[in-house]
Amino acid sequence: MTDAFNIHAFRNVVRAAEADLYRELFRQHKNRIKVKKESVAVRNLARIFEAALALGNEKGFSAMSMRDLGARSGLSMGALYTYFTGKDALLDMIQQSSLNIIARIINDQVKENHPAPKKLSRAILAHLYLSEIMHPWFFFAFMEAKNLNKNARQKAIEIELCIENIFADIITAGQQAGVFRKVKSDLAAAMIKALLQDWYLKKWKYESRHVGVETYAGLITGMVESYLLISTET
Amino acid sequence: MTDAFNIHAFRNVVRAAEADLYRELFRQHKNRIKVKKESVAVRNLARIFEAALALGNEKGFSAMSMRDLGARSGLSMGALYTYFTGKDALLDMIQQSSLNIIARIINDQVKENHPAPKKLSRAILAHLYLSEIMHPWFFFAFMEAKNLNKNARQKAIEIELCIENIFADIITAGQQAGVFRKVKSDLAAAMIKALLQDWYLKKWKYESRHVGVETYAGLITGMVESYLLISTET
DNA sequence: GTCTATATCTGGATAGAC
DNA sequence: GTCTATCCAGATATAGAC
Repeated sequence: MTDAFNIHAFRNVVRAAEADLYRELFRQHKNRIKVKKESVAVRNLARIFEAALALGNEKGFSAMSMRDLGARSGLSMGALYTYFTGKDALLDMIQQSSLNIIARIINDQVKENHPAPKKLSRAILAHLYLSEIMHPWFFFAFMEAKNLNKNARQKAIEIELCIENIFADIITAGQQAGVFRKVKSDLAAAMIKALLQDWYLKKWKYESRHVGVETYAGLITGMVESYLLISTET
Repeated sequence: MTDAFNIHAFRNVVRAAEADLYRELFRQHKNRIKVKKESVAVRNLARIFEAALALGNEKGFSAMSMRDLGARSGLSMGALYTYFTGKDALLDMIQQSSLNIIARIINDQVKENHPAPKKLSRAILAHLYLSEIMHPWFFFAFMEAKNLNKNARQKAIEIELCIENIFADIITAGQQAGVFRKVKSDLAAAMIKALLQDWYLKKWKYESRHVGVETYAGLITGMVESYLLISTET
């Protein structure tokens, strides 16, 4: 709940959440993971996830071999298998973790009370910053979603909709307050989400045009406000 | 150049283009393809592509085995290999074909001269309809782009930008004609493209909400026009 | 806890019959 | 033109040394 609305302060929030993530992950799978020392396990889990995200995003998770993963993470194949039961399980763990960490941070960031337009632009900023800092996680979560088992895919959809609802609720509130036009709020939210998503799916494009995250935030906010705000004749 | 601005008429344009596609593909690889009879080759190429798109979109191209592909297309593994030299080559062929057919049809559809706002909404409609009809192609082209070799990936980027330029040019023209606000036209185009893309990347979402392609077209057009049009005080 | 070596299997590719 | 049978590289996963 720190007022972290520049990307640098935000970065610390994320770093802390990431550290928590691996600790929780270890405790959650404690019974199965053969390694007993938390500090060791947490360090290796971090290495494994980092390597898996990088390789998965480069050539696709299913094209990544366990040898690749071992080489990149600095662990032997034997060691890898002490942390998860198989490649499928690893995929599930990564996806679960991304969804959890993303949902948690976003929810944290929209708790404060503000007028709808400000709240909306804050939510947009929070999502953009987060996807910028956690780019590999966002990209992976989207690109590999279809390769999950049915349950996990269901959960991915739930969280996608949950995040979208955050935006829809803000829009609805603004409409009730009389500051937003009465468009369908769920569809407006879907469009905002589409714009947010482009930022992490087409990073290369914005980089090559030297468009930074703040600039992009301004663009989305501008477009969305011109669509939603009731024009007060100036 | 038929005035095909409802989706049904559009469907015929696409069907014809698809038939052409396989014929051209055969002629292009004639020297290498062992099958000599055009009618046979064209029929089988169509089956193979259809199966590969379906399987690739279900579980990812690299997770699709040649045995899967054989079963789904109704051809034996031996037969498959008379049409392409290997799995990589097949991926390249599919991607090349999608990009070609998409670029060609879109270009065809924006030749006519109209005032910028109308031209813009037509281009949006054309892109949406096309992605609706050729959904498997669009989805595949996007999701598998990162698995291509360097040359092919370069070409994919080129075509992405080429399509975006169509939108940017229309916006620039509208600005010069004094009907559009002077925002950066390349970034506005990128945002339109993001919205168009959501339609085929998140098809499940719009289906489950019973939002049809015409409704979605209206939404995008509405949002874009509220952003671009210079407000004429009514 | 981690490594190396190895068992086992999957899946791309081909040879040769029909 | 198409199929079946087979080869073999490379992948997952495990056993057992250290």
